[in-house]
Amino acid sequence: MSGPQTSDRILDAALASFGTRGYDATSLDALAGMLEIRKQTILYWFANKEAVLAALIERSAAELTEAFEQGLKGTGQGWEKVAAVVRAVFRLAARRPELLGLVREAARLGPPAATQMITALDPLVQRASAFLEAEMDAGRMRRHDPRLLLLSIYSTVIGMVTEVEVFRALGEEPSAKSLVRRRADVLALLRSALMTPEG
Amino acid sequence: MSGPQTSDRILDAALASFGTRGYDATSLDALAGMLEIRKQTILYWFANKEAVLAALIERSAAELTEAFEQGLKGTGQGWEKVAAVVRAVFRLAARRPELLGLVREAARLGPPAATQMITALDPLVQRASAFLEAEMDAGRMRRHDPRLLLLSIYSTVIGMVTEVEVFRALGEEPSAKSLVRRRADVLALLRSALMTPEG
DNA sequence: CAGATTCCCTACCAAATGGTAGACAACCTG
DNA sequence: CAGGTTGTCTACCATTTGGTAGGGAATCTG
Repeated sequence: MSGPQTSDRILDAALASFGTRGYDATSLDALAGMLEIRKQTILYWFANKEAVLAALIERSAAELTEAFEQGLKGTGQGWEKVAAVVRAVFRLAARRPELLGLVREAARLGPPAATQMITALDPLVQRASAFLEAEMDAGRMRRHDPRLLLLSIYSTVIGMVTEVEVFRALGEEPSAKSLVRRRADVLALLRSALMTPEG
Repeated sequence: MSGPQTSDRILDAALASFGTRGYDATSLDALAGMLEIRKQTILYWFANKEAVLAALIERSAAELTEAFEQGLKGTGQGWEKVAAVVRAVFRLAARRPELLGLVREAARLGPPAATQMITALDPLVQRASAFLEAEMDAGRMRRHDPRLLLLSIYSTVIGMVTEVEVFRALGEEPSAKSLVRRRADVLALLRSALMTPEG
């Protein structure tokens, strides 16, 4: 009964606000205000503000991992697989932009938040890294340092999905349509960057 | 005599701190502490904290513009020009990492800071956009939406240069050497992404 | 149904923060 | 050298913020 647990609702609100306004810019009072509860209720469920962030990162990393796995399930091979993952990320950007915003925010905040997020996502990174390396070994992809390549892809995609303000300034109102165009462009770019001409 | 003007020293400190720790996480007291002055001195030179940021963005945009022009001066053509600009950005990342950190921070903060930064850098964006379009028209580059392409390049490069934490977590201590490797990789990636096979 | 537990609340609090008011010394300038 | 200007400071202040202490209603449990 009684809808979702308070602690979950707190994390929902925290995700929305940390992922867009940022951690520092979100006070516990503001968070409580969004839920029409008192901040002391938040502090009943979480030891302190940092603990809210930590719990949020854990939950979000799990959700991200799941979304990725989703993108990998169908499993084509080679480029198709990369494209599937990128599409999964863009799908996520459309449905839950705050989630990717939080990844960025965590990276920005530095330890311990960044470390926690990256550690939680590490299995994903390992798999992706191994996959890229295998593709390169098989000659289906141009050779690069897989970790650097991964970082490039990460930078590009998360930027395209996250840099709302830059986008707006370039005269592109954020919308579903514009996101689709960005996705198409990123895919085209990555395709020509990664694939060998014959691939 | 007497070294640089106080207001300049304030902006120097603000750049160092806003560009790394972030705007919210930098108090006027902390800023003053770095310079061994009182915060009231800062408020003598700048109306308020926001005004410090505004002045800093203005100064930094000018410096960025200059660095870019530098990278464009020698003027090869086509890919060489893109590479020259990317190299200029990486040179900047080595010498003045906070400057690129500030760009990112401004974009993150949203209006008015983001608007101001983007407006100040607009001439650069226009030039770059026009250049890319011309290259495409001349068939020396794969065709993309120039603005989206620019945003991709921006995302990739600023990420590679800025995502210190992600980098550290990938086991790469930030260092001059690692920056050079990242530069090489970004260049290789962009080259294969942008150039037509015969170009 | 007595007693413990769960959950949210009111009432505070100390520290930090952005900002105001105004003193005061050093330096120009007539 | 008198009087203003410049640049920094001390003294405050209101607000916000993360956090503590503890009360009380509802619910669970023996």
